[in-house]
Amino acid sequence: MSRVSQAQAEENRRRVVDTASRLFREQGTQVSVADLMKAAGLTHGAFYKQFASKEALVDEATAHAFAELARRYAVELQQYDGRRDAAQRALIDAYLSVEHRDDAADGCPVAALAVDVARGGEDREARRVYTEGVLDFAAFLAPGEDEEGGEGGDGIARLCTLFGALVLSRATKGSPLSEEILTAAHAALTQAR
Amino acid sequence: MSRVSQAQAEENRRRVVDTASRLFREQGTQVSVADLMKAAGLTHGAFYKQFASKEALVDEATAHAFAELARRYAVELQQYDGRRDAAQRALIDAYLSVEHRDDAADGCPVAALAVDVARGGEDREARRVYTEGVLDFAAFLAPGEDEEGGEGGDGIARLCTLFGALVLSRATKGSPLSEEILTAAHAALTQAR
DNA sequence: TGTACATCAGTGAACGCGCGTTCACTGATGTAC
DNA sequence: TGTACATCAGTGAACGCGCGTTCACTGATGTAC
Repeated sequence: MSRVSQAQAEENRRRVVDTASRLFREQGTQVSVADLMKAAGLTHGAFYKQFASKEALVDEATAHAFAELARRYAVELQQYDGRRDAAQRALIDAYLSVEHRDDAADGCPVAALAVDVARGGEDREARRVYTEGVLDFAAFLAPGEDEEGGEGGDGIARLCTLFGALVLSRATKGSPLSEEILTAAHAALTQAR
Repeated sequence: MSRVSQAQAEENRRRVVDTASRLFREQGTQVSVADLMKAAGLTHGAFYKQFASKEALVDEATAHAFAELARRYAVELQQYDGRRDAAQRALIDAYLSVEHRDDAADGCPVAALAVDVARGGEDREARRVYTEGVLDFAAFLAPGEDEEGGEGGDGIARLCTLFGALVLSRATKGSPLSEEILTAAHAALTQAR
């Protein structure tokens, strides 16, 4: 192909980050640079014209996935016209669905990247972004101003249940328990309040 | 060293499995055979005299970790002389401690191996053992016969919260949020009932 | 607007390295007499 | 109980392979005139 226009190069770069953010969520960050570039329609050699290292891409792809997530619940909130509990309910329904369990690539980065982030160093940009994403998510799940009993920490506990159920149901997929986990967590999160 | 007594060989084998079960929980199953054997005090060449493949060891080490876990809450139950809620409370306290967060090697295999199991094939022995371990754990966390409101699924939801909090707090370690997660989940699990 | 040339995104071969696994070899252990 | 020999757990070098990364090369793009 040789040289390519600046616009094309920028689009290629964007496509690599987007592909990475999906593949990393689906298979983990140990996906190889070669596989990644092939999935993005390029050869592996081009990688280092755009990124300093694989680590740098992991950080950038993580940030990309979280930005997408934030955009998603902004849309959700808007869709329910600010009715916070209805937006939360819709998110919980989608989050604990079999479709979400089976589509990690397009799914929640908090769930998909937890272990890769935990195994990466504490000083990594990916962890900073991840932690911020967890805070945002917990805030979204927190009880609204109008409801009582909200201690702030409640959003965090609800996130633990939501997140834990998804990760556990993925690990037990193939057994009926996998679906039972989604159901049990859904019941606990929707009936309690 | 050359040949070694049958008793010695068996002890070596046991040591490799035990070392693997700890290292896999701490760093994931991609720990190399060479590192593993070095940690067990042997050279990598000896590995294939005892195990068919690395996969086989992963399966065996997973089973080993779960057997240890089951033994642990059997002891816990006995210690509290069958007082189920007291045993549960003690387990929750320990589970959501900073010590447990920082010592994955000796900690809960449900939390430490979730992603490795999810990424391994659905037909793997490790997943079968894992799923069974989740069921046992949920049964331990279920409300006792004497308490009301137990629908069976409740033990599963509580496990999701417990497990989710530990995994999330490990991923966010380094931020104050990490400890807040442990506290929030602890409050939710102990006050609710 | 047209020409001449420098730039640089993308290519594909190559690098050193660590992986899982194999293998010829060692020599104390276990066994047969 | 003592001797002769087969066994086999452990050693360390070597295997093919895929990894992250580098590099000489290409040729359309972008720029200077």
